[in-house]
Amino acid sequence: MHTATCEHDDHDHPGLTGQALRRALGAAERRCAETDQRLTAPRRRVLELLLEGDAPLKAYDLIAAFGEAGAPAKPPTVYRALEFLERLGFAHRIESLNAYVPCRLEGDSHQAAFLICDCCGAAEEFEPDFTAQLAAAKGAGYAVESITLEARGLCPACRKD
Amino acid sequence: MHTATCEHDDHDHPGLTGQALRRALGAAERRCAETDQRLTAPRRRVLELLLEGDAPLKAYDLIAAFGEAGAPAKPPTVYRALEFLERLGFAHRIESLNAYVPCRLEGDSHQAAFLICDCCGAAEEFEPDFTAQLAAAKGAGYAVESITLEARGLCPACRKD
DNA sequence: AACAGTAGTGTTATGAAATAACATAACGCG
DNA sequence: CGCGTTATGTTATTTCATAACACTACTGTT
Repeated sequence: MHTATCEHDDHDHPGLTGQALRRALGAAERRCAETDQRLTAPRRRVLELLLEGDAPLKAYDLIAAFGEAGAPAKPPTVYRALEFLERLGFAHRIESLNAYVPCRLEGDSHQAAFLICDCCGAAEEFEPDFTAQLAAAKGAGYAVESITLEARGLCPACRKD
Repeated sequence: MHTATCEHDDHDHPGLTGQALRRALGAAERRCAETDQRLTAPRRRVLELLLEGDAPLKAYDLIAAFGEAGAPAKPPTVYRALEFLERLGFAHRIESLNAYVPCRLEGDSHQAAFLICDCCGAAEEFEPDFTAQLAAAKGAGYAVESITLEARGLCPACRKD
């Protein structure tokens, strides 16, 4: 695992609150209804935590933050919720970070691409264009189900110091 | 972690032996010499195991296989060797598998792309063309250091059953 | 050759991430 | 209602990775 760690919590990502948070959760609710999926309490709670977060969250951060009065969740509760959220395209796992983010894009496709800052830890999702790679896969005879791309480097803010 | 697991050890990847193995190790030795890097015994041993392997190897597989007479290595020995091999571009970590493969391509660039079969576990490295993604990153103001792409699906052989 | 500095290794212990397995509850429907 | 399916709760364990520190081996200098 890389690290350049020069400490910047500033120049943060959004991290939804209040109105916007409720709207996002509502949208998820609706998308679940459309496909007869159930956004149950633990699933909703984990999604809420991800949406509130301003950076990729580790599973055990979620476990710790899950319960109201300092009562943590048990690991399987959170891992199962994450699995569900990933399956529906509401969240992504960032493999090189062992961490999770809410999906910031439209579409529920099983494609994701991230720019990850080695300095401040921010992870920005961007619209992936996998044309070239899908062509390569096709050439090799592979039937691709999902693609993830993770680019590591320095975000604009961290480049400047 | 996904799985479709329909068991196929057939249609395997190469997995070097004898002549070819020695040639690959020799090449690594030479490339180290060029940059004043030392391919020490544990590093060489881990690279050898990776080259011999016909599929991505887990760190603890390497740990177990490391020693001659069933004597396993200690974790840090192998993890340190892997770190070195990755740094020099001799090996790649496949994040979505928690596993390692020897680099099958020329060039020591910090770019890697894999087609991973969810059925047989094979991982095929292919020449990455990240033009589109690098353009996106540039547009976002990121200074990219390294990129990894992992595509999951079914390999040609597994598609047929 | 003696030395100092750096890079690499050995070893013990511990920490972090994820899952297995099984019991219980809630939902959807004939 | 009663049955199958989906989801949750809970305990325990497994798998993956690193911290910390002592020791050794190479490198270049004088």
